[in-house]
Amino acid sequence: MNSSHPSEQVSGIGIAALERDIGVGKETLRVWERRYGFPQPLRDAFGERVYPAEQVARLRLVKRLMDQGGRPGKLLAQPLEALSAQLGGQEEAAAPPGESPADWLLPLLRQREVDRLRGELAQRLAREGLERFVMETVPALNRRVGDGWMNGEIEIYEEHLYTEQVQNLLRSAILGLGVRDAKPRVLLTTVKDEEHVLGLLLVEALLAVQGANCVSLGTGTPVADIVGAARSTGADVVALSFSGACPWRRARDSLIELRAALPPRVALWAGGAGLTGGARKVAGVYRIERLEDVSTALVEWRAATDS
Amino acid sequence: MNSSHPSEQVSGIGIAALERDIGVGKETLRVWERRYGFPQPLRDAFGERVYPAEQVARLRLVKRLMDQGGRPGKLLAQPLEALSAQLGGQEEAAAPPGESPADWLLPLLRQREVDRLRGELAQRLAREGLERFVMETVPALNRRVGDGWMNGEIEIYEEHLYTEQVQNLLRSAILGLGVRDAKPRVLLTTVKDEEHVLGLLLVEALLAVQGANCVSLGTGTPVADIVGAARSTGADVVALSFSGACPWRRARDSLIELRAALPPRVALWAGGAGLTGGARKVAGVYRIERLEDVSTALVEWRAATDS
DNA sequence: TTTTCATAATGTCCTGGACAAACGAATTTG
DNA sequence: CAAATTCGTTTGTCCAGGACATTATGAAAA
Repeated sequence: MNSSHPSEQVSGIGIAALERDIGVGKETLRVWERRYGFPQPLRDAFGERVYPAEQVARLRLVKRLMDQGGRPGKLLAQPLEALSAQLGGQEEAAAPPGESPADWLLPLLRQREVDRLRGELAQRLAREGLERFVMETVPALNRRVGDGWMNGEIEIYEEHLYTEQVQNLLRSAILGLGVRDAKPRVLLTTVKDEEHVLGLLLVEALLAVQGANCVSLGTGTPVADIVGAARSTGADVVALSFSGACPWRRARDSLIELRAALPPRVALWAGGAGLTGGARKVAGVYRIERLEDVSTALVEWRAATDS
Repeated sequence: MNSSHPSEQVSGIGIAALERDIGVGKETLRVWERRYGFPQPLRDAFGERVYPAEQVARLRLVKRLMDQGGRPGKLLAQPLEALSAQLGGQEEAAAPPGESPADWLLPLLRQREVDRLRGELAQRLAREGLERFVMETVPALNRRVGDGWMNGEIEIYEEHLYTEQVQNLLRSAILGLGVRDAKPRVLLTTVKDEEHVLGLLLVEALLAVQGANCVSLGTGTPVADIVGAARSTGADVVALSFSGACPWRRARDSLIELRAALPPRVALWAGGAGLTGGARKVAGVYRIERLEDVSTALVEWRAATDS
C-alpha cells in the first residue's frame, strides 16, 4: 500500500489513495472493475490493486463528467480522448477560448518563482481589497490551478505551494480585521476526510469582512465534534464546506445527521463544489451556491433574528 | 442506512453514520465485531447493522482511550463504567499537582472564550516577540493542550480551535517578516499522512526570523514530490517535521529514501516528536532535537558554505 | 404536459478469509 | 547499561463475489 514498499516494481497508487484523490469509495471502485471492466488496475506482489497514473487521469475525467450528470455505465466505457472531448466541448461553452485573467499564475508556479508569486498575490490583495480578492481573484486562480493540474501542466507540489501562499495571505488578512463581538457567531469547518481548506478560508474572509464573529475549527472535524463545538462556542450558525472530491452522498448524509443533532435555533449553511449540480438540497440547510450567497445568507439571518 | 428509513423499528444509527461519528472505518468496525464480540449491533429488517446509542457511547470512549495509546483488544472487552473510570483516573496521574505556566489556556478553551483566547495569544506574541513566543510559549501551550486532551480535560474540537488560532498568528507573523532573497533557501514540509502543521510553522518562523528564505509546501507531501519540489525551487535545504503520531519506522524509511533521492548538495534536516527518544539518526540527515537547534543548523550551514 | 409506474442502473452492505503493517517484548550489540 | 534489532502478536486493510436498497430512465396513463 505504501509507495515506499521495498519490492516496489509497479508504479501507481493504492485504492485508499485513489479514494482520497477522486472521491469515489473503495467499494464502488471494485464494483466498477467487476461490472464495467474499468478501471483495470495492476496488482503488486501481494495481489493488491495498483492504479497507474493513466487510469487515475481517466477516472478523474469520469468523475468530473459524472458530477455534471453523466452516468458511470456510459462514461467508464469511453477512452480518455472521448472523455476529454466531452469535457472540452462543455468547457469552451463555459469558458471562452480567450486567455484567462489568471494566466500569469502558472508560469510563476512552474519557474521556481516563489518569491514573485508571493509578491504578486500580496499586491493584488492590496490593490483589490479583501472582498474583491476573495470573490473574484482567488476563485479564478483556483480554477486555473485545478485545470493546470488536470492537464498535467503543474505538479502536485506546485498546487501545495499555491495553496500555502494563498492561505498565508487570507489568514493574515482575516486576523488583521480584528474581532468584533457581533452577531452572528459562525462556526466554520469541514467534515472528516475533507481536507480542502481554501474554500473555508474564503467564506471566513467574507463573513469577517461583514462583521460576523467567525470561529474556525479547520478541516476534518467528525460530525459529533461539530455538534459539541457548536454548543460549546455558542454558535448561531454552523457553516460547512464540501470540496469536489467529497461524494455527494456523504455530504448529504453528514448534513442530514448534523441538522438532526443541532438545536433548531442554530442555522446550518453548506456550500462548495461537492454540492453543486442537481437539485441537491437538504431540508433545514441553507445552500450557498456561490460566494455571493454568503452575504445574502448573512443579511437574511440578521433580518430573521431582528424580529 | 439512513436513519429516516421507512420501516424503522429499531432505534440507532447505521454503520456509515457510525464511521462518520467516531472516525473508525466500516471494515474495522466489522472486524471488531467478528474478533472481540463488541460492538454487537442490532439488525434492521434487511439484515443491516444498527448501532444503539448505548453502544455508540461506549465506542466513543474506546476511541478516545485508543487515541491515547490504548489497545482495542483490551478496551473493547471492558464495560462502559470501566472505560469511564480510566478516562477520569488518568487525569490525576498524568498532570502533577504543580501548576504549569500555561494553565491560563485551558479555561479559555473550555469556556467558549474564543475571542479572549485570540486576544491573549496575540498579546503575548506582541509582548515577547516572535522568537521567544515560538521558542518558549507555543511549545508550553502545545504540551498543555496535549496533556489536557489525554486527560479528557478538553475535547478534540478544542484542540482544533487552539491549533487554528496559533496557526493564524504564526502565518501572519511570518508573512509580516517579508522575504529576503537570502541563503539558504529552505523547503519545509511533512511527509504524506502527516498532517500536524504547528511544528512546521514554528520552524518556519525561526528560520524566517534569521533571514532564511523559506518555502513551505504545507503538510502531507509524498516523498517523490518533495524531491521534485526541491529541484524545482532550487532548495539548499529540505526540512521535515515528524509529529509524535508518526511511527519511527515510517519516519526513518522516508528519510532514507529522501536522502538517496536528493542531490548531495541539498542538506536534509529533520525534527519533531516523532524522532525523539533514542539516538535515532539516519546517515546524511541533520537531526533537530530541540527548537534551539534550528539556529545552530543555520549557522553551521552558512559556515560550511562560506568556505 | 404532467404524473405514475415498471425496469434497469448503480451504490452500499454483507460474510469470511488473508496478510502486511504496527506494536511490544525479548535479545543482541556497542 | 543503553541503543538497536529481531521476533511473535495484535490490528487494520484488502480481497472476492453475492445480495439488495435506492435512484434514474423511459414508457404509459391521466
